[in-house]
Amino acid sequence: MLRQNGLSCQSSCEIDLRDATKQLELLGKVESLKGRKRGSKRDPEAKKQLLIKATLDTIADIGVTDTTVSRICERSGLSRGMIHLHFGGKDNLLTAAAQHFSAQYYSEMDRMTDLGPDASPEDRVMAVIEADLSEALLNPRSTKIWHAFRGIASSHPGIARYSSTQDHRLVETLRLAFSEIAQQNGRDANLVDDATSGTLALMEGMWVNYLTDMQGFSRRRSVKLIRRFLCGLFPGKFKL
Amino acid sequence: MLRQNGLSCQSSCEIDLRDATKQLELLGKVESLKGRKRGSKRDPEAKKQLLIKATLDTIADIGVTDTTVSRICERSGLSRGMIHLHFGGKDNLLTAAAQHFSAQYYSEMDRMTDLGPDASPEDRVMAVIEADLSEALLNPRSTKIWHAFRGIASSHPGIARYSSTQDHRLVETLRLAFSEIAQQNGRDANLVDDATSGTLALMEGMWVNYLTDMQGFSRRRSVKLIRRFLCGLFPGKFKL
DNA sequence: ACATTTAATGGACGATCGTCCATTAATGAC
DNA sequence: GTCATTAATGGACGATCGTCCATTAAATGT
Repeated sequence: MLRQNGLSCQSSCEIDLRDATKQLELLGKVESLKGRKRGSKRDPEAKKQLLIKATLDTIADIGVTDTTVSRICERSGLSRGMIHLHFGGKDNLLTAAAQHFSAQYYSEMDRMTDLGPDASPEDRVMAVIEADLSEALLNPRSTKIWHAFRGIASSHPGIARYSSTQDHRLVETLRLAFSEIAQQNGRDANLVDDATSGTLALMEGMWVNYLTDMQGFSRRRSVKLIRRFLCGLFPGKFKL
Repeated sequence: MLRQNGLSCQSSCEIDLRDATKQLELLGKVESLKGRKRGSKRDPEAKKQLLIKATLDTIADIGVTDTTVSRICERSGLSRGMIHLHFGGKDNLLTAAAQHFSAQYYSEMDRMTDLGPDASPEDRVMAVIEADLSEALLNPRSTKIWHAFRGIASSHPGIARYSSTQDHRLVETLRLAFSEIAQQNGRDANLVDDATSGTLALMEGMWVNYLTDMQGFSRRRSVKLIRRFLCGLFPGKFKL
């Protein structure tokens, strides 16, 4: 499936590459580089990405326990030697997959919370919550992968680094927003910290709820639940 | 596994029954049961418990991925054939271990939340929270095991049944308490549900925080954080 | 005392694990 | 076109996996 898609793209790009080198020299060089990255039949970086993708898919499908080198290679359509060649071993591939997954989460989170510069702090907080609970970030595949990685994190230091929601930027985004809200009417020094850490904890809990019972889960109700808690924390704010 | 358990139980009961008919009828039955359980050198049930204990310890130590039959037997001091003999295979042992772990959690939770019959609903809620975050329930061993099981739950149906905090009794305990609090001054139909589910979610999040950063974790602050959220949800209640 | 039943052992078994490498195929340089 | 370089293959390798069973040991029944 993915393999077919990749192959057809590769062959067409190869033709473009030859045409370009025939006509121009300097430009052709640059283009061939770009073309190489995209479509050439020999593209190590693309293969690495393909292996990472296959690893994550396999974990989501059959769990980390049954995710073996053979299974990953079978799914990616690549030979068994590729993992050792590109990553030096299964462990490094798993770590790279965790890193990729984490980066993808935050990338999508950034994209969805890019409000204007004059957005209210309440809106910014709610944007983070709604993004975290959106189908783009919270879906069967991502929850399974996420909890699978966390489950083995404590015995796999390389993965532990990427199995925490406590990404610095995200924490600071929330803390800054809560700080703006609190300075108007707050006095407790821990209010901002508690709101930040509590919001993250509530989102974690919602992910667990989703994993445990996908049928009965409601994104709308989950968002409203967190908003209700925040409304209690900051009276007058976060009103529906 | 269950079948074997049933068989051994049957035979022992049969034996006890015959002894009892020889000497005394009712009392003999009880005594021979107790004596066999405690002192006999051949005690299948004790071996089963020993294997479950060793399984949980191994998971906490080196993670589910590296928890093999050999490793479990090595730790328990028993021979490699015992797992197949007593549980019929590794999978059943893992499931039994998850069940045991879950039962132990709720047993301890019950013990710590057994307040008098005239305890206020607020006190009952806080008792649950404080128990959940106490060292008896929240410690390095239990967090590692808990998240390890949850990580493989989605690809291991037998374990999934025991990897949810949403134990019925615990949920009902909280819901009842929140219901009593809310009926005095609440009108929103979802308030009780949100308080219940939000409290569980916050506790989940605290467990994740503990797993992620045991050094920086503070039980006291975590309890206060949740209390603060509940105080916001039920103004006037849960005051420090 | 002996016979019977059950607990427990530990090695055999095939399958599969992850790693590594000799080989082949494709590419870039001249 | 030829050569050097690099990507990619797929099988060999020893280790270890989980399962199973012939055997031994212990407890029970007669």
